[in-house]
Amino acid sequence: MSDPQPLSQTDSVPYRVEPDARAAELAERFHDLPEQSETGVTVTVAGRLMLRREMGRVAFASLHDSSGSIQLFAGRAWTDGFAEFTRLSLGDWITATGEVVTTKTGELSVRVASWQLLARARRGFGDKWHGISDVDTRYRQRYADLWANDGSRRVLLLRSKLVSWIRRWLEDQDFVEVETPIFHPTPGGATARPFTTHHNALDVDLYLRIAPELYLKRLVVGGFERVFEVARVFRNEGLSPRHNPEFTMLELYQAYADYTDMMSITENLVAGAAMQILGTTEISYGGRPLSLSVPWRRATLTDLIAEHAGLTLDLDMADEEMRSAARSVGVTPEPGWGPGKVLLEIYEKTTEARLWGPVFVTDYPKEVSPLARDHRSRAGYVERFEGIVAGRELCNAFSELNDPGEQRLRFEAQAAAKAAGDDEAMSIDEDYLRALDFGLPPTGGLGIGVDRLVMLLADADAIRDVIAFPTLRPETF
RNA sequence: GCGCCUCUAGCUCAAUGGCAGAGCAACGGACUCUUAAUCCGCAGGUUCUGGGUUCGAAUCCCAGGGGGCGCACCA
Repeated sequence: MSDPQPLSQTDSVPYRVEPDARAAELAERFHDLPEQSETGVTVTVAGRLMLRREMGRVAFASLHDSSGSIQLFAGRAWTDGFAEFTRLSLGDWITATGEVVTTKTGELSVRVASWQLLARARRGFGDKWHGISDVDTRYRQRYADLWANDGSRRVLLLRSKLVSWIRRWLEDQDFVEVETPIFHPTPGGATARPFTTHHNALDVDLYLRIAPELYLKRLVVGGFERVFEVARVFRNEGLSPRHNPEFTMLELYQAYADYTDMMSITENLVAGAAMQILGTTEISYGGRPLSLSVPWRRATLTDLIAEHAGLTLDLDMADEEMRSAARSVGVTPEPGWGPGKVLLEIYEKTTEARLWGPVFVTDYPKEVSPLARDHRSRAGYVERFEGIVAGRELCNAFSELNDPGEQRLRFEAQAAAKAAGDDEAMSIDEDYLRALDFGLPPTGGLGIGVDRLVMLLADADAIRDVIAFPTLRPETF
């Protein structure tokens, strides 16, 4: 491939331009003009040249800006620098000024009187019909994917609108957005393997947060009765279509509330977001219909296991009976597992993926929920739920454990598991225990996977589609 | 980490053991109303890499690399 001829205008690229019209606005304003109209309206547009059709002494081009696309209509008779206009490359950024007209076929166009090159596209790009479909190229060269593939851009736009709406919605309910540390001296708030880093001046190892939870609850102790954070969190685990090592959690905490309040917030937030962004709560995911309308079903974990696996289980049954039930469904209990862990494994193996939902799975074993408060009426369980949608966990919430003595016991159990080799178990966070000593009121807490919510609303089957720059193995050049 | 699949021109893809091709993009040209414009012409390759089998390998085998999917882990 030989290089395109240099354009003389590359030497005079402006530092700023002032377009006064956008493609979508023009389409809106002039949508019903008859063929060969002249509006007398002169506009300046700017964007990227995406298609070009040359006809000798006239030429058509599609100019894309962030709002959409508008046709440029250039001709030797009326366009300054017409010869150079026809030598523009697809992908070049230009600005053009001219009258808004329609062509013989009725296509709304800017009849270019003058134009300027803003930036050249020096690299080849995707097939104009197929775009770029190689998944590796799409994620590695997102800058190319985003303008070659309309759908990629739409998903990221949807994400932006979603997060923006969530902020407004929570602020309207007196939730305060806060920012808490990403460097944690003690990783906590979730069971996951953290990334480690090192601070040179302090000469201490720090961990990238796996959850903001413990800091947000410290703020509740400090008097912030309703807080939330849109928190990037980091977990040192494998990559998959549904897992990226860094992802975004919405966590919120509300004083004086319990987990039933969190269910209400969750279903209203998700249904509201769907209404706001898609205009309906009746969506389709992966070709299957899904109703997000309120209220969502609520069912206990043990009832759902009975429903889907035909096993009637409870934590008061004999240990060996529970383990034998696990083996009957293909779960091999490990020696360190207590009955709560075995029960959870049975649920995950037999039930979770079958829950199309949405459904609130309630009442988890205390053993696997070190930060949740004891259930007010079921021994061995805590007041916790996960919201399952399309077979996946969308959120996790509980009535927060606010008793410092009980919290210490839970931490100690976690530390013992860690000492026994569970490198995802929590450590004892003495400062958090000290904070609880000052008094955490009854509090409901909720964490929603923002990426997964975007996937749901965008009907995306891979988390990489909803993250602008997903984690990939570094490229070697 | 394990298993399966995959990698060919800038992009999208053919060629299944017998001369590596097409469309688009690029480059040169024609065309005064196109819509993935059309037409003519020209050029474009470490077939991911390295070995092996074979008269002959994009194709079969081995090893390595990138990616995808599944499992495991998790949200």
